[in-house]
Amino acid sequence: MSISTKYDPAATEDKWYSYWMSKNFFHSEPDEREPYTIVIPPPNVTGVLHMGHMLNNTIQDVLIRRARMMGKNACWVPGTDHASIATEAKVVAMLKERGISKKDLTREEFLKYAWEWKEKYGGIILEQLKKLGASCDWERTRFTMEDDLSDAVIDTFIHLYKKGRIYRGIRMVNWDPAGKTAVSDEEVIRKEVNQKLYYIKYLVAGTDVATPEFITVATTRPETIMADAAICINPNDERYTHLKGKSVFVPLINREIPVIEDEYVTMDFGTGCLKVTPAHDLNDYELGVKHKLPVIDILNDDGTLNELAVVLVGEDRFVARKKIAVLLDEAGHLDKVEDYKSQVGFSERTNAAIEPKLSMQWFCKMDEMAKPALEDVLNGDVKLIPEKFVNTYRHWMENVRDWNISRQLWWGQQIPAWYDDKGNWVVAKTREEALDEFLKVKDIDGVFTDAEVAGFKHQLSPFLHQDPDVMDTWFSSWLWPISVFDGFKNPDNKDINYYYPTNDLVTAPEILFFWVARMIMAGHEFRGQKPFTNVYLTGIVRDKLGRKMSKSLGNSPDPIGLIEKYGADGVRVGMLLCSPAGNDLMFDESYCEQGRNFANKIWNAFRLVKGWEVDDSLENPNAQAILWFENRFNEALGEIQDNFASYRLSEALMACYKLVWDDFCAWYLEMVKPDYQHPIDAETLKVTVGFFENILKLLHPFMPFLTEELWHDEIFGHRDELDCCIVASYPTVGAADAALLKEVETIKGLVAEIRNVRNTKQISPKEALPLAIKLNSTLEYEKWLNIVFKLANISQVEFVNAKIPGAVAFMVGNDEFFIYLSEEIDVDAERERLNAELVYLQGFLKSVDAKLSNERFVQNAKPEVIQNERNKKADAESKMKIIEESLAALK
RNA sequence: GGGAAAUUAGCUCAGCUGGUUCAGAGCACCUCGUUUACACCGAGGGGGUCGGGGGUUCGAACCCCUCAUUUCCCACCA
Repeated sequence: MSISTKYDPAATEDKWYSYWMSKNFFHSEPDEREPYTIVIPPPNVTGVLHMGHMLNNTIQDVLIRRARMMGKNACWVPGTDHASIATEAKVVAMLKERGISKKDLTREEFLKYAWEWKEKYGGIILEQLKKLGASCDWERTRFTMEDDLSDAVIDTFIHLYKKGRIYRGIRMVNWDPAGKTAVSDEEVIRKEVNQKLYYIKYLVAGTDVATPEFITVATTRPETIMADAAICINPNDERYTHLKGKSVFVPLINREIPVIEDEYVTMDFGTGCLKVTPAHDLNDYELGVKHKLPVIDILNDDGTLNELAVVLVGEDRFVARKKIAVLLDEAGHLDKVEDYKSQVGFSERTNAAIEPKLSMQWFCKMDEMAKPALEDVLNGDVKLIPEKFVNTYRHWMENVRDWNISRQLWWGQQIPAWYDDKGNWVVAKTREEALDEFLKVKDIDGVFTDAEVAGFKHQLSPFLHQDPDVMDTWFSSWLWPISVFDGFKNPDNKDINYYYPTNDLVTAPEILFFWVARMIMAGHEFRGQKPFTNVYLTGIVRDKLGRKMSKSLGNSPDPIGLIEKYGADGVRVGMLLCSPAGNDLMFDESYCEQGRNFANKIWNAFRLVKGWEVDDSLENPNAQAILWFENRFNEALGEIQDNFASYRLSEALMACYKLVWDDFCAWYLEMVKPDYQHPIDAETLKVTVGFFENILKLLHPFMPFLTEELWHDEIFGHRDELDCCIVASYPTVGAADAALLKEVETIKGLVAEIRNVRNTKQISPKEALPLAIKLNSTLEYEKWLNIVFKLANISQVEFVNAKIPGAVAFMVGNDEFFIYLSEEIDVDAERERLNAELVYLQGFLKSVDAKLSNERFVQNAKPEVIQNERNKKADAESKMKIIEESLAALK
């Protein structure tokens, strides 16, 4: 045979992907069929494929391909996210390499570079998805910063502003002094750091100069004492009762600050006294607000001390920390220094220690919008899979905090707020509209003449400037399920009406709040309807040591390299084999190897069938085998469908795997396989090819390339050019005869026993053995003898009424079997074996009897459970009887 | 510190309403086999006190309590 014994993915994958594209199979247009829609979680436009994407997109592709085959109008919308922070960081780094600093560029110049970068690297990731086999509707590819989507972002901002949902406010942000920008909480990496705890003595006001009284405060940040606004004690702390209402002096600068009381202070930490520094600590800020303390910010944007610090002005905060310790010591204000470990936040990008910093930000109110979004999940309109995330989701939604939507970046949608020279501001989409808004404020009654209006605008215009900040990337991604279908610009277009709400969303649990929850909110706010029905939350891909895969650890395999090594189908199978829904998966390349082996197994099964020559004169001897496999297929298909219905994808795959490898290859094909170099009958071949075709359909969602390759082989007959596996109709579940299937399990048990005899007696598989059956049950072995002959290499079968002395004996169910061998059997060993079995059965019977003689069991248990125990008892008893007879016969 | 979850074979995991010979699967491992689709293979096999302890029940991997370990989320004590 000329076909290779190995499946070669490289020779098939690109070929079929292009073919599918050329026939437009991925494209969807609204029609009369039921839609099945997934919107991709848009990857970062300049990102590259990592293992998380592989998992995520494999799952989506499996779902979409299956839906397509089930006759639904399947639409998988791809796209990318502009990812402001990540992309801007990359562009800044690229510019730095070219010797260009961002601060030397205008906004327009910078954005020009950014767009160039996006054009160059954007979309690499989408090309990589194609290698994986992702059947996205590429004609629908969207980008969160393209014009329509940006318009939607600006419009929704204005809409929410007008509704009173968006406001400006001061907030403590995570300031990155190296990047000179605020970063989001997600981009702050907390690490435990060895620090020092400085005990600083503050002089209490009004105490005698001769016997000065001090109050000692423990802090890790002595350089911020110049920003102190108060000292706080716990009102229940008896040690400090005498200080209530007093004030103290900040060391070195001798500024007087009050002693305040708040139960926030932990009495048994440090000295039980807390220095309150509203400008440089979040908790202190909140305390400051509560107690109406002044905010004194002593740091510049780059982390150096400013004039308000009075001392050490211009020094970096860490240098200042060391120096001030010396100054304090010299001034007699340093009591002691202890080693101390604590968590410090670092910027993910610059690795600089994060500085809490107060700044003016834009916020979006969440409480109103959170309500319907919470309800959707609680009442099951939106299902989270696995369900365990519902708790977490509820907890977050019930404690939702307002959303800081501004970012001090340039790459993104610029906030549509406009300021005049006096700091007044309006929200408007364009400069023109902003002028009108300002006019409205000025000319409340609308009495201005045209000339006055023109004059006002002319005067204002030079001073009018737009807010430099952009919006948080999530503020565009939360619109994604609507915006990809143009649901903002044309809210009544046929796409959005047809595809929305979408069906399934596949994403990572870590963005359940940032993205999923907000999409549900946006769905209700802008569409009056949830955006999707099912949310499948995948796990985090970890290495086999349980570590998260990351570039810095270098423990992440290159996905494209894996595809080249194992084939896309192999990798897809490998990803799914180790990925229960919602649990992290411990990825190991060996799973891909298993996937590749599976592909090869299918390939070779195909080679076998393809190699069969037909002899039309032959009768079909395989009716029973065919009947069995039909039923087995239906049984397995039922399981597979159940697994899909509950999103147990790895189990669905495993069911397919076992159906193909065990049932089809190991049993069915061996049952019907003609003898070496003998032809097969036409009927068996036809039926087998039909089975194979159904198997290809079942496997297609998991292994699209291999199945499509085989689908087009001539053994399946002529196919026209649109007759492809990708659009073949998925098999439907037929009846499975449970009794028949059970019978075959017994026959398989018999075959296994005979093989076992061969194995233990070291008999060659080529030597045909005579089999005798002493029938105690009603099973009709005659029907299956052909199969037993073939699979166990039996020379003859004889039904007997008595045990055959000196033969090897074994039982399957309650039937006894004998194989007479020329050599003598080892009577002692046989007796031992039978005795052991008898002992086991005696124990078993004892436990069953114990149950049945327990009155409370008989009273309480369900009737079928009791009946079952009775059956077990009868079964065991008859088996024991047979064994006892056998033992007797041995003597 | 608050909340959630997990713990079953060497590994990754099923075990859905407490009850069938219920202790399972795949991989790995061991033995045998290069026979005719496939050694990326076949046949056979070993392997677990269901994290520990207690309880409820006629009956517990499953329900309750408790301890241990791990993971995640939230907040982070200066």
